[in-house]
Formats: sequence, structure tokens, C-alpha cells
Amino acid sequence: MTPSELSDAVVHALRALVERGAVELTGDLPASVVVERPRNSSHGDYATNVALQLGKRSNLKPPALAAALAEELAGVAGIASVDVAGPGFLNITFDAGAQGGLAGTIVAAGPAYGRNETLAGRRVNVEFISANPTGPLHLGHTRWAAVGDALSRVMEAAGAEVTREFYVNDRGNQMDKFGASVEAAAQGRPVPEDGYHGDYIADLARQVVANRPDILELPEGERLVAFREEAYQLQLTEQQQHLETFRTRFDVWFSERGLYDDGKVEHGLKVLQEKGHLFESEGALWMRTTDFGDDKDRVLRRGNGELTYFASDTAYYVDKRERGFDTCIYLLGADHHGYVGRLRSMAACAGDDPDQTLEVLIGQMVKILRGGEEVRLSKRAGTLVTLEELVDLIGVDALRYTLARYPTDSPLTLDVEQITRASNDNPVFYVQYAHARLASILRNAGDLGIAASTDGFDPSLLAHPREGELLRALAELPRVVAASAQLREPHRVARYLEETAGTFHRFYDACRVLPQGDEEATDLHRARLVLVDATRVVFANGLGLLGVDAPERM
RNA sequence: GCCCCCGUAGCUCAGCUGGAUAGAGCGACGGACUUCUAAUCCGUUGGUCGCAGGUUCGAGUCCUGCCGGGGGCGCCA
Repeated sequence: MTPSELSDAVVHALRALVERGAVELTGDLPASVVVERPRNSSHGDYATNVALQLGKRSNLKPPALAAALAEELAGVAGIASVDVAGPGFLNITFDAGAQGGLAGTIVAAGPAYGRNETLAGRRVNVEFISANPTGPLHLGHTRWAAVGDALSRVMEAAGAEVTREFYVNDRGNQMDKFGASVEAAAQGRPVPEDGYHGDYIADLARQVVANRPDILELPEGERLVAFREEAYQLQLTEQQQHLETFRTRFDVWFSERGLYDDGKVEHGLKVLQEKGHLFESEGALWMRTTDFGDDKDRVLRRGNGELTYFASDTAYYVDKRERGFDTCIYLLGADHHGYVGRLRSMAACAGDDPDQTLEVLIGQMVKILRGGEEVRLSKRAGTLVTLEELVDLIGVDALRYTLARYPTDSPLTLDVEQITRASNDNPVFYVQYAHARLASILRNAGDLGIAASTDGFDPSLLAHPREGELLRALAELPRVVAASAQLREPHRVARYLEETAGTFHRFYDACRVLPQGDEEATDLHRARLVLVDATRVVFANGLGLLGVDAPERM
């Protein structure tokens, strides 16, 4: 019996009581009932507070309602006992072995286990990183790469249709400054004070000149543009390569310039115009975002005729909606939180309900410690530690996992020594090790000629307490995926895997899986092997949701 | 001044969208390898959940106010 089956059984029991007139309820029956794993094992395998929740709507007080439900549930196959405790909790204990069938179900489902339909039919755009193509990706971008990609995977697993999108800020005067910086470096002149610094500028200059030996001969105006464009392509390509190395792939690289070239900015403004939220004042074009709670109105076109960054963002949003996305998720750094209010107001000006169509996740700062001291500077970038350096220092798996295991709204500190250490205090190794151990058992079973076959295995043999704990842990994966997706909190997957790794290791400690010495393989061995295979599937799928390898050996 | 985030064990942090006696890892101390990976497991130690009110059967979780830390508030991008 799984949690959802148990939930159904509770609803069924409730319905029976109501139909029989034993219980009166105002309002409808709940569609589902929350069953949770109690912290304290003396509270049974599962507990539900349904009687407390329905107390106000029922003619019975919670303890009496709970007692009636307990009696009704006691006859359900697989349930050993139901106790009423405290103010009206139902503590449910399964028959030993009644959960074993789940192991076979998981093995049969394989990579599909954990997937669900919670977000089925939702078209979601997840935009993250969206860096300027004027330099290497750094620490903050790296957090978004790990979290954005994991979030996308989790939402896909929950049934959503997800597009991962990177908005390339390739327009505006920072691009000109970038081009001028590279050009200056190529000419052997110092980079302008307000330009881009760092060794990478000189590297780019060398590459640009190598690719286009004639470039220095061009007249100044053309030369600056040529440097800007060449360096832009090189830098963008480098970002793409580094993200590829980091296993973060985007479906769409969306150029800000493209918005202009394709007339999407004018189109976006037209849409807003029709909605009646634009006005002109002091020679500028404004959006009246204060209509929807922003603290001030925002300029779209300046007095000098130039369109603002906000105009691009507006057009971009309109374009996303016209491409059919129900939900547009933005992952932004804490330094951009001031932007949230105007984004939401803008969506409202475009005729949407921002609560439905636009979500912003704000990520707090990341610090990195090495040898007990904060690492800030990157030689190459001139400013912050880069993605490339982090991958070299920490490795893709440990880096992705560590960045994804914290809620985004808490600041986090990466301790290089800790997360590269192969020991118990390093969660990524702890979890990967569990998978490697499982794979090892399955390998050994193969050598012994014992197959983890799901047909004909006897689930009721999995009656050891540690087996029950492990099965209940495995049963959680679909709920964890659903909650992570709905709450946009992929870190829950990591925390779940850590907890489940502990549960597995305790099972391993107590339950011998394979025959020893000359022992013949028994049905218990075979049943445990199915459980091991199921556990391996859970780790493989869970790590997959985080984009972290599930190693066969360590 | 206004807005956002954070405050939980000595340290780093969880806390399942309001549940029962608040958890994990590290640290410290003590145990477990002739057997499937000891990168593991078991035990002990450790808390006025920043403070004060409120909501209710029940609050670390929700509301209000305060204290402390971080960040943000351009016709910049």
C-alpha cells in the first residue's frame, strides 16, 4: 500500500460513514487526505490529522470522528492497526510485508518512477542566468544554472512542458563599452576607465585579431563595431561551452537585439497601448505601473527617443505569452528584487493576472570559502570567481548538488574543502555512495547468477522493520517531486535523497541481501534484491532530477 | 524613509506549504569490519526556534510591533 492508496482508503472510509449516516458533514468530502510519516515510530507507519481538520464541519468532535474512522479502516486489507491518539490523530500501522509490492512497482516503472501529473498541461518558461555577453559567467550565475536546470527537470517530472531560456543582453551601451575595451587591448592601449577589465579582455583581443587580421586596418567607427561583434560572439560561445560542461542546456537563447530586429518591441508597446496603460509626459513614453501597485510609473522611451531596458523586458514578456506560455518564471539575483514590483505591474498592464502568469524567484548571495577564507577575486575575470574556475576547483557533480540543495532565498556558503571531501559530512558523496553501493550489490548478484526479477518475487517477505522504513522512504519520491515542482523548490529533492540514503544504509547494515559462502539463494534473498534494485532506481531518478551523476562505482 | 531576504544545537543548515517529545551533518566522547563498498552504521553530548504580543484544539511555521544582520530603491544595464 502506498501513501496515495492509503489516502484513498481514508476518503473511502469517510464516505462510507457519511453515506451510512454515522457521520454528518457540512460541505463536500475532501478529494484527498494528507497522510504523513510520523517522526516518532510509535505513532505508526503513517498518520493523518483528517479528523482534526474536519472537526468543525462534523457533528462529531475530532476524537469521536477519529474513532469512527479507525473502526472503518481496521478492516482494510494491508492495515494491521489503527489507533486514535492525542486530540484526534489517526495512527496507522501496516501489516508487515504489506508494502513490499511497491518494490516491484518501482523496478517496473524504472526511470518513470517519481514522475506525476501534478503540472500536466502547463506550459512553463523558465528564464535563468540571462547574463550580459561581456564577460565570463561567475558564481552567482552558477547558482542559477544549477537551480534553474534542476527546477526545470523537476517541473518536467511533474508533467509540465518546460522551456529553458537564456536572455542575452546584447544591446545597450554596455556592449559598446565591452567592444571598446577589447579594441583598446588589441591596440595596446589601456582599457577605458569605465570599460571592462580583467585578463580575459586581452585574451579576447588576441582571438579577435587572429580571426580577422584585417580588423586593425578598418576606420575607427567600423573597427569598434567589428571588435564588439567579434568579441560578443566569442564570449557568448564561451558561456555556452561552459554551461554545456556544467550540463546546463537551454532550449532558447533569446537575443535582446532580436526583439528589435523582429519588430517585437514596437509590437509589445502596441499591445500595451491598446490596454490603455501608456501615456506621454515630458517628452517620454511611460507605463502607468502605479495602476497595479508599483511605487512609481516607469519610462519606456526616453526623451531622447531611446527605448529603455524596461521596454525590452515588457516586449519580451509579451512575446513569451504570445508563444503560449502559461507561466513565466524568472530567476533573479537579490540585487534585482527591486525589479519584481514593476515586472508584476507590467504583466498586469498587459492584461494578465501576475499571480497566475509571472513568478519571480529571488536568489540570495553565494560566498565561497577556501582554506577558511573567502575567495572573491578571479584573475581572469578581474572581478568574481568564474563558473569555469568553480568547475575546476569543485567538479560538476559536487558543485551542482551543493548549489541545488539549499532554498534559493537563503544565502549560502560553499566550503571548497568540505564539498570536495569524500566523507560523511559531504552530502553529495553520501548520496552518490549509496547509489554505488546499490549498484555493487546488483553486480555481485549478477556474478552469482541471481536475478532481481519482479515476477514471482514474494513481497510479503520484506517484513523486517528496516525494510518497511526503506519502502516507506521510496514511496515518498512522487510526493517529493510534486511538492518540489509546485513550490518551485528543487532543494527538496536533495534533502529527500540524503534522508533516504541514511535509511538505505541502515537497511544495509541490518539486512543481508545476498547469500554468503555456499548458501543457496532463497526467496528472501531474491525479494531483497528487488528492493535493492528499486532503491537504486530511486537514487538514479532523484540524482537525475538534480543533473548529478549516479555512479556505478566509487 | 520605503521594500525584500535572513535570525533554529558550539559550527553549517533542514523543518514535508499549522500537528504529537523541534531534526540532520559536522564538532566532542564511546562503540561496531573473518561476510554484499567502514566514503558505512550504533550510542552519548548538545535548544528560552532573536524578543514581545496576537490568531486556535494546536505556532519554528500565519498576523502585528520591536531588535540584530544582509540586500535593494535612476529617463543605468
